[in-house]
Amino acid sequence: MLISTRGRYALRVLLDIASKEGDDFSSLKLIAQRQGISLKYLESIISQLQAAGIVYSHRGKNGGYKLTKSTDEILLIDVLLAAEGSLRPVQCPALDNRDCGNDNCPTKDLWVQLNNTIVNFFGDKTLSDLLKSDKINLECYAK
Amino acid sequence: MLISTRGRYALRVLLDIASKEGDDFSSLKLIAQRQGISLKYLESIISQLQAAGIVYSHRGKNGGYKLTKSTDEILLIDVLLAAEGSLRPVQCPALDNRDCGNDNCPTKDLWVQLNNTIVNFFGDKTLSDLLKSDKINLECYAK
DNA sequence: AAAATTCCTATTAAGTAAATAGGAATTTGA
DNA sequence: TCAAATTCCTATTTACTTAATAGGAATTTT
Repeated sequence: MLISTRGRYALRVLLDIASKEGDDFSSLKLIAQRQGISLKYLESIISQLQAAGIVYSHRGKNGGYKLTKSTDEILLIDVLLAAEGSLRPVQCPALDNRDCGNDNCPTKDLWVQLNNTIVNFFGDKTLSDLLKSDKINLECYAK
Repeated sequence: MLISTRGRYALRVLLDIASKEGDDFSSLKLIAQRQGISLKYLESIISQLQAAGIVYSHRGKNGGYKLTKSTDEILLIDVLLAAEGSLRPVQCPALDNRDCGNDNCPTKDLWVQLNNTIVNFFGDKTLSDLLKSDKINLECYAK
């Protein structure tokens, strides 16, 4: 599975924050309740989003999280890389610009191209693209 | 990881068989030795390739495996689906034409498009595409 | 009949993903 | 000032999947 729950949940958290539009910070507790995801798990995920500069936080009462940029400036590739750590689709040293010792490997190019395809797929999409549909239901029913 | 060792090893086995060109069956024992992969593990992988109609076998002494088709007729998508079982990049019911209950999910289209992108990537490539380079070293040095 | 192979079923080992747990630090508002 | 609400930090546990191993049965050739 290329994208695990961390990546999926990260998108849902950000979409949840984005949908709130106000001046207030969105508290994770409420997000967790709305999304039906454990607060503690979300904490560990959003801390990575914060480290990546996608959200910022405010502690204490009335604290929570906000997006650092508008939704059309937040690239999905950045969200997913932050949440997943890596999106490499296959274990091949070439994807990390490392050398496997076989310069004439018949599958190296294939894996590099696949990796590029995936990075490009998420590289030209933003959070706002996910919000464009006129009817949206942020609640996810699938586990 | 979208593609695990099963998928990678499946390709290597098939490329190994393809490179032998003779009338003889390729025995897994020799393939395993050449590729540095456990015989028992390869047995379980190639049995899936056989079930998918990609190779056929002959038992007993001088037995082994052959490709059922020429390399330009063997699609990588079929090899990988056979070896991996599934290539879905994310757990979303829509990828299996199932219903998650949320018709207005903001990420459903994204995942469907990603899935299509991956299927299309492997759907127009064949084993012979991997063998086109003039210099090829079938041995893989990476774990 | 022996050797070499595929075939079948089950089990184990290792690694990763998913979540849980407990409490410290910070901030706000009463 | 203090209690409540929040983020923050570190560690642990649980569940699941991948990867591999094991043993031997069935088949075919020489």
